[in-house]
Amino acid sequence: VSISLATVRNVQGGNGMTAGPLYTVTELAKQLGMTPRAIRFYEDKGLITPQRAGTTRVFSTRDRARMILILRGKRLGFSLRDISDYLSLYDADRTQRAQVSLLVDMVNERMRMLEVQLGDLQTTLGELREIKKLANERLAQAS
Amino acid sequence: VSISLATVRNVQGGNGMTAGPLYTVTELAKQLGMTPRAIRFYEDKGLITPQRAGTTRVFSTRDRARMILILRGKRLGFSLRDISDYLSLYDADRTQRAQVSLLVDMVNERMRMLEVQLGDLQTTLGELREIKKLANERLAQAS
DNA sequence: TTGCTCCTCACGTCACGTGAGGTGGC
DNA sequence: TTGCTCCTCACGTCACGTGAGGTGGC
Repeated sequence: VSISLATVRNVQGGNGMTAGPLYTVTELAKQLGMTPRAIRFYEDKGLITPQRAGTTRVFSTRDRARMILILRGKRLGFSLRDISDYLSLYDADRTQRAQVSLLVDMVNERMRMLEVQLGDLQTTLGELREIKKLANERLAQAS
Repeated sequence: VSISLATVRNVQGGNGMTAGPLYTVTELAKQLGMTPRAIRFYEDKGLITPQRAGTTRVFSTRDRARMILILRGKRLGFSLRDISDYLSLYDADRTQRAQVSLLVDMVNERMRMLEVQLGDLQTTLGELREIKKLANERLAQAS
């Protein structure tokens, strides 16, 4: 039984049950500026569960939206586990109250960490400037 | 043949060839605020090569100084490979000219990366503040 | 038959943490 | 004999990158 993606796309256009375009891993990856490997990895971690056409992954617009959310979380520096916890609350609660509440907690903690990082980074930059100065003096002296 | 560290320490005090105190992995680790595992790992990567008393590692003050240099590099965000490259130049050149020159290059590149990181970090903090605002509004609205 | 895409292992990367299982000296 | 320290594997962590080897549809 061979079920090509083309076949799926056609069936899809025909029955009207699930609307919108469909994508393969590579297509979706290219669109979102990531690698197919990363998408497969996220699936392995349970972050997204695309349908299958035989063995080939088929992504809907819903999947696409979810991937964008995942990427947003990553950009903000959250771990895949954090993102996974957050996303799994979406299906649980109708009002999304728990989800929004978790989001606030996560964001607060992340901000605290980033403030610390910012301080460290400034300190490090200062030290590097000093080292550079000393090294340059030494090079000038030796010549 | 059993060669205890105590034995080594005594011999050491006696012949005068190599001066200064000696340390075991755990002692050195405690002194420098790191884990013995980390030290063993660095040895595995060729960053330090302590002597051995049988199978037990024996660290000299020279080794200790080298470990402090390694830790300094780490604090400044350099990879172990970078640090290794830098340290290996010490034995090569008498004038240390190549070493200091490499240091300047490394520091410059690191500073460039940190400037970028600093910008990203500010952007991220801004986005997080916005998300937090929206989420809090939503929570207030729902109640 | 050739190309192109998709798939599943599975090892490699980076800097260690964390047991497991065993040895030596007081 | 009990404790304490030291040692060597070797798997686990985190987020993928990178082949290897194979399949399906035009």
